[in-house]
Amino acid sequence: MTTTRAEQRRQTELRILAAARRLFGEHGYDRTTIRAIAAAADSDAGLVMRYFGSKEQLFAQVATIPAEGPIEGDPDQIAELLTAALGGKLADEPAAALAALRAMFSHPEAGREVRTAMIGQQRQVAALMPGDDAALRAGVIGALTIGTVIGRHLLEFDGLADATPGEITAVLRPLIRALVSGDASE
Amino acid sequence: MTTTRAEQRRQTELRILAAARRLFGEHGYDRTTIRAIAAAADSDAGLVMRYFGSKEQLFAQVATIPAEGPIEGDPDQIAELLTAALGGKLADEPAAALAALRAMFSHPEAGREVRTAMIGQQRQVAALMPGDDAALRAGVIGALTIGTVIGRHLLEFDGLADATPGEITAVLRPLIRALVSGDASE
DNA sequence: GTCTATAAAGTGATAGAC
DNA sequence: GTCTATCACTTTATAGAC
Repeated sequence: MTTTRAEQRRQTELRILAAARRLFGEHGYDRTTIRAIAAAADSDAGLVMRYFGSKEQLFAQVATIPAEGPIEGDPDQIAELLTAALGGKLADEPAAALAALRAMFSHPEAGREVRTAMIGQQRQVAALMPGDDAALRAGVIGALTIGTVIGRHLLEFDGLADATPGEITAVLRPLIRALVSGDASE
Repeated sequence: MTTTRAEQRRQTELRILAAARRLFGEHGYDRTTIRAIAAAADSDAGLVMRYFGSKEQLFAQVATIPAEGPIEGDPDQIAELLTAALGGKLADEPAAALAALRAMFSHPEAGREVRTAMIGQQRQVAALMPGDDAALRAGVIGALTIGTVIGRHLLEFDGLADATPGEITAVLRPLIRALVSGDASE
């Protein structure tokens, strides 16, 4: 087989990225060492530095949060969009988001990124929701979202870790609908 | 004024504990150094070690999660108990719980403690709830709980950080009631 | 291109002077 | 009792041998 130098290097880079995603997601930013990533990728700490510049830059490449599509429509459509988006986050092993989530509380920049992304969506949603307390209800939707993801992937609550995404969204859908429309809260 | 040596020492210990609570809560376990705690308490790193043995033991004293009372009664009473307990956690600055929460994702032992405490309560509640998917709904209640606390104290979602505990529980109460009773989910 | 050796800085923990 | 000085270790990052 003919593997050029460039191909070799690309494959090593991919192995390093995969190892970094997994280890950052499992142990957080501070407890994941360049050495451990290199070892897990069957590579070398010096190479990791050479390819990615610094631990910080490697983390940034690995822990970016995928952007969400814009939210629009009437309350029912908004509720369905939010429920579907949450269902997607419950699918198995979104390693990149996990790394950002776990690092959120110890790595200031990761925390800011999660916060910015979530607050932006909440404001977007709140603007389309009826009622005086729309901002509060949008915040509760955000809390429900992040709590469910954490409960399933990180803390592994028995009810959440065992169920399928469909079963979970079936329970969440009516809650989100009630929060969006404002029923039973004023 | 007459301050005995024992009193002096006790006051220094209390200052160290307060500083540790604050710094662990703000920056997490790994990023909080013994030196920083000592400086914040106007004390000395050597003394911190002498009084508390190790960084680990100091953290354990500071980040224990207060035990919850037992849950019992009919579904309506359970929902009210859970809502009230959550309201208490939204009161301002529960520094000890914050330290445990922030460390949860990087400090394995802290994570286990939070997980054990929350799963225990969820199982207790699920056993008293009607329906086949009681465990799932109990997990969602747990997710809502931890998500709300994180959203208010750590991520500071605008809707949650601004509101009073009473306003927040007013929104959460009907959600929790629906989850406990199982209405609109089967 | 890849990896070894090492530098530079910061950590928790300890010993001992005052 | 309190604090200074230091140890032993680990970290990221760099320089240079192969």
